[in-house]
Amino acid sequence: MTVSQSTSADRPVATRRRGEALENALLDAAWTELRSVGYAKLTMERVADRANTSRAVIYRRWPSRHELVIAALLHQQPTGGSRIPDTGSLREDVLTIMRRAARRISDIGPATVTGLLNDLMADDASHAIIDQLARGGAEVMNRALARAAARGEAREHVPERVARLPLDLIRHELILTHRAPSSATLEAIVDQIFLPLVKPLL
Amino acid sequence: MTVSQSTSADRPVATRRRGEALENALLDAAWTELRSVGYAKLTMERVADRANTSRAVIYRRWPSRHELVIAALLHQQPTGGSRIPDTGSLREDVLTIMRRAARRISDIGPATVTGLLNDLMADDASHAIIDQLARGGAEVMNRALARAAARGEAREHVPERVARLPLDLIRHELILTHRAPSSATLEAIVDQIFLPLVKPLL
DNA sequence: CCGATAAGATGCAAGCCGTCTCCTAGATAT
DNA sequence: ATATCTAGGAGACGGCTTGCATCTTATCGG
Repeated sequence: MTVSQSTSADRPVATRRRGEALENALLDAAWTELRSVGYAKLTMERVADRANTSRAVIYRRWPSRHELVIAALLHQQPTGGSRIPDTGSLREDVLTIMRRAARRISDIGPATVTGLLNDLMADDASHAIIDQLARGGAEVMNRALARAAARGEAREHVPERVARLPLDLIRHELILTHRAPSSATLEAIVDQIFLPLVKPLL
Repeated sequence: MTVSQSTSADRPVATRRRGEALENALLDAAWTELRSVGYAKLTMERVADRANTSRAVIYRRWPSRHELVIAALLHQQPTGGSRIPDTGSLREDVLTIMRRAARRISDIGPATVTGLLNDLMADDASHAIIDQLARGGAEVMNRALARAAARGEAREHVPERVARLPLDLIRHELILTHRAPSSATLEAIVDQIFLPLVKPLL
């Protein structure tokens, strides 16, 4: 009985985690921390504590807070899953894309998104992530535009800058308000700005 | 000899500053600190050191870093001085306004602007500053638009959202690139987006 | 069963924050 | 001029967070 150090009451903790299990625990901890206190107040210490481990374990994997958070986001909602909408109407397609973006933002937390954007831009190594994000957006919009053009709903050649416009404006709205844009805002962007710019000339 | 504490070699420092002189010194220190290390790395400690005083003196005046920085910006380049351009052409008027904004941003430092925006939005009390900034922008644009409408260069009623567009897009560009937008970017925004949206219908 | 590996605990120096307490310069009032 | 009062300046405080370095020890692969 004296040697019963490994059995139970001594450490109610599960056995030492490793590899993927540990990584998942860390990413989950980061994610819940993100949702509960937000990006600004998220610290390596809190995440480590929440995952019942130590900061060193985190630093072994991610060198900085924003890399950890990016990893947590990707882990939480993998980037796939976004089928391109095809409702038969350009307006609805674009609105769907925008609503999806707005939804994603409010899931993550507006303040988190802006804080993260800021930190990413300050880090040269992370610029890639940003314009990958921008490119992805333009991609989706171009699909919708191509189909609309085939239906005669939009002109053939729409400048990249115009195609990006709806998502860019969502981002801008986010920056200035720290809230995901309302449905009315989305519709205003589409009806007052986007559709007039891509409508066929005659 | 023992009592010679006040004469000279003891403290080469000028006499103790007060009121406005001290405040100017602090704001100047904040400004140069801003230019040399940027907003992210600006600390109360560094500013105090640079101004040869102590943090307490700063806190007596501004409760937070972003309030200090805002004060420093206003002190450095007072908000006036911006006469509304009237070149006789809407395109040139708008471009002038945009160039001015871009200029101002690169003077202050793009990273500083975005960091500041982020902190301001996180602080409920400072929201006012932001939409005062937005309103100011819309104001100027509306002036230019009104004159253009009188010349028949633009339609009569342009939605607020469209009027704000050029400046909003500058801001967005800033967020994503942390650099003041290039001249080519400004022209693209005007020619591909803004002018088509405000051009008279027929 | 035996290492190699990595988890986990802990300690450290550094930097910054925001507040507080002293002491005293200098402006103001009497 | 002397007393008084305000606010500058110096510094210490406890607190938090960061990265890194150490040490022990659980667990995996062979």
